[in-house]
Amino acid sequence: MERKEISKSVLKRLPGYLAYLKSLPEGTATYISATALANALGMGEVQVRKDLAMVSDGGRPKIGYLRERLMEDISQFLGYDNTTDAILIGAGKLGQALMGYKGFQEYGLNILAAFDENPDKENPAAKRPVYHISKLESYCRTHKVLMGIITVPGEYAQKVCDQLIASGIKAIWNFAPAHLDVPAGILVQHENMATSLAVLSMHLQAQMKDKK
Amino acid sequence: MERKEISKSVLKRLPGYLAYLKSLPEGTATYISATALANALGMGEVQVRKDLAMVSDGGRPKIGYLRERLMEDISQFLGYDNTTDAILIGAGKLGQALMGYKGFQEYGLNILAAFDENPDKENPAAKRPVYHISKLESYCRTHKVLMGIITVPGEYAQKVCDQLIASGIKAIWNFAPAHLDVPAGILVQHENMATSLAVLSMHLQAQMKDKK
DNA sequence: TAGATTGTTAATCGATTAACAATC
DNA sequence: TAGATTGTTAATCGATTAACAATC
Repeated sequence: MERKEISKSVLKRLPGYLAYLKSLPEGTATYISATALANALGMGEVQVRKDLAMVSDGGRPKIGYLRERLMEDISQFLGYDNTTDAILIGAGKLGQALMGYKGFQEYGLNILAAFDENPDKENPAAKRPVYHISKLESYCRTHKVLMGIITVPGEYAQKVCDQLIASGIKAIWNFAPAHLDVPAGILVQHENMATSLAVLSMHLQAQMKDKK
Repeated sequence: MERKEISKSVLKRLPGYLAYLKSLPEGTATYISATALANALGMGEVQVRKDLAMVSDGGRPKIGYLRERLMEDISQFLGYDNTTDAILIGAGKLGQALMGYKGFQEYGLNILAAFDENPDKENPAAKRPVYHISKLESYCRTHKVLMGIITVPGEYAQKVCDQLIASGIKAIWNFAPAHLDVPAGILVQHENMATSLAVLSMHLQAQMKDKK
């Protein structure tokens, strides 16, 4: 496979393919066609084929793609093989939910620790250590952490964000409902609940209108 | 404003404008220009203007948009005024985090209750009732609930989804890492952690490569 | 071979950006 | 008025889809 520049749209669809492939039962045929994938996921087959072409050495006409191999290729492409260490700021309910979510390991994400203003107050059942926010920078430096997850209330998000950047963080996953100002070279991925909700309520509004 | 068909891309940006407008301190000037908004959010000013034109009666040249009015227009357009009732399936950590998240009220979302296989086992501190999953359909019918939120492990997601549809649900917010098959007319909004993570790790991979 | 499936090249579609006229 | 800002019309860009040739 020639490594071309990959577009964000393609990148966002890849995890979906992988998840579906993984969900197939053990006994499934060794090969899977783009057509089959497309049908299962309700997508166009040309699009699936083009996407797969970005990450795979290619399938075989009439047969399809070697399933195991395809899963490996996507995993590798997405960097699920080499784990990424991350730290999390804000050990509230959402923060704990994320820390406790086992699925992240599959994606190569490893949440090392959490930081909070009140580390003691939080649930002591947490599997990962919760430190005071003042320890943030030294921890990130010594553990060479590059990814930070923000799960604090919106009003503290920018402050926390600045602290993360000062600690050498290069990628930020933001769950706080707030826009973050960052210098160039830092990527912010906004997990935007409000956005999803907007799409959903618009659909419901349209439904209601149709009923009338 | 003439109500034109709105594209999903525009729709997704609207909550961002609203959030920023709300975040402005009380004393701020009564008018705000698209230029100012664009700069604050790091967007193109033409795009902002076009987006606002979809929801607003229009700003005044040289002056901008009446701030209060603009906020109202966006809120109304997004349906944040009339609350939407929803129920949630899966009262685990994530489910509880969502139930406890006050921000949703601002978005007009009201999570009435949660359903789970083991309603008793869960945190009794929950503000909302947690019922056994068998109560789902009758509850949805009597309360005329149209939106369901799925926060169960991936392997149960499709089953839960089918139950929701059988209960009259029209819009599904899916936090489970699983593809859902639904009939036409039902909207599934997939809150895709894996997708966001893919974008983030790709950024980090690119960073590492640059360093070398 | 015949036919299913792949991968590529061209056409379409939609969304973003640029240029410009209108307005207060 | 002059200039900032709006809204619109045209140009560009990117992504999706369609058509087709290649392959096993």
